[in-house]
Amino acid sequence: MNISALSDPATSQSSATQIAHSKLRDLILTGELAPGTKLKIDHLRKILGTGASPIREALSLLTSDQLVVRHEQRGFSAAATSSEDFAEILRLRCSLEGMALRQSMENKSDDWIESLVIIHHRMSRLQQSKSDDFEREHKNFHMALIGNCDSPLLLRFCNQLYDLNIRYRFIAGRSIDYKGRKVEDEHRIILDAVIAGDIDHAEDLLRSHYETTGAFLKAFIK
Amino acid sequence: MNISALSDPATSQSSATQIAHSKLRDLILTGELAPGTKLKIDHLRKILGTGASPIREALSLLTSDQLVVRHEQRGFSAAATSSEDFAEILRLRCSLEGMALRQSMENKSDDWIESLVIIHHRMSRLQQSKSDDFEREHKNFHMALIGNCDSPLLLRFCNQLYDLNIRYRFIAGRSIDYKGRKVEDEHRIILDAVIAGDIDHAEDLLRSHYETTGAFLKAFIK
DNA sequence: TTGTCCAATAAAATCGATTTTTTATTTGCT
DNA sequence: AGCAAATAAAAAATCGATTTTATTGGACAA
Repeated sequence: MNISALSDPATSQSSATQIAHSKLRDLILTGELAPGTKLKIDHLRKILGTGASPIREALSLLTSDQLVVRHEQRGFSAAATSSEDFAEILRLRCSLEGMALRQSMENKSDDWIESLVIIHHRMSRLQQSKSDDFEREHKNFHMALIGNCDSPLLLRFCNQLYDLNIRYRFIAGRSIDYKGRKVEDEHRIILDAVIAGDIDHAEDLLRSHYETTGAFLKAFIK
Repeated sequence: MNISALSDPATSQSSATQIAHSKLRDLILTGELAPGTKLKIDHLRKILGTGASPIREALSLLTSDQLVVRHEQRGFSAAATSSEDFAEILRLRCSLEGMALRQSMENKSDDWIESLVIIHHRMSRLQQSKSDDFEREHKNFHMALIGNCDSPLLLRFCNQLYDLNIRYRFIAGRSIDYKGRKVEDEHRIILDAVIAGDIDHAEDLLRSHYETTGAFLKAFIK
């Protein structure tokens, strides 16, 4: 499985550290490195075919993203999961992305709307396929919605939360079918509200999109 | 200057990486390593008296905290500062800490209130002295206000924002005198509102505390 | 049995040296 | 002079080996 496309784009990741970072992130997000797993440097070295230094650096980077936990003098482990954690991520996402969406819409511009339309189109084309491509476009869409807000830190937080959340999706199983969920419709009406410039409505829709998806996913967690 | 006390408490930081992390954080927060400065590994090695690996690891940790920027294949530098960045931090702090305070108060408990009273007392005792001790207690107080919320991720964000903000305070100069600012009074009335359980009022007070301080500091930035 | 001490093993952490990449400087050409 | 390529110097990145620390598995005594 390879969702490295979910990383920031334009990554001509040259350095060993970058590659290790991207691959480890991938392995953790998809659950191939299960929550709570001890991450032994030596083992990772074999898997990733690189030295200890880049791996330790990559793990350090992932630590601050909450995907890896650092245990002083006793190595690293993949961050644990729990239903409380899941619920918290959901709550925070609603709040922060809601906030970001408002700001994004307050800065509304034709260019932004047009890019949204394109990105939405690219996502729709792939229609809920469980492919990496869809995952990438789906993230693109959600990040683009809030991306017009003038707050890099807020965007960073949202990005981080997105990744933390997607891990639960993967762990619950990509197999799970969002049957009857009409996710595409939800995306569509959010986009429409954004285009219409109805801030309150758009925020409402976005939040309930997350809440519905979250409630749905919750059943599969733990 | 040593504000390592601002780090999480109970840090019997044994490993070289931890020490480097703490010291570098310190140097950057206080501005001894000025914003934008290139951070050459070799130079830091001499300063910190340790090898390259712990330093690179520490820098990687600081990267995700937004205090250090990583330039692929060309090293690290201390994060730049700007008035926009300062304004953003301020805005986000108001939103996120406001939110966290509400949640904190909704979970109100006698134990929490008592610990607040004690922490406030410890801070007051040091009364705006520009000492490291005061800085530590001041951070303790603000983190304790929101610390009763049941959201580790939110607390982490707030903690990070606190540090990003305090750097501006240090850079503006510890010398600056908050004359007429009556900061102690503001802390007092916030505490009172929290004790009284008046959520809306407390949030208002906290936010305007930050806004006032921010507006005041702004004059010294850039 | 149960617990404590000690050795043996495994793993983490770190160092010093090497390799790779970038940046600065010089050289040669039009 | 002005530019481009080549070289030299500096710095980053990485590796392999060493040191330190934690963990495991007895051996022994209460």
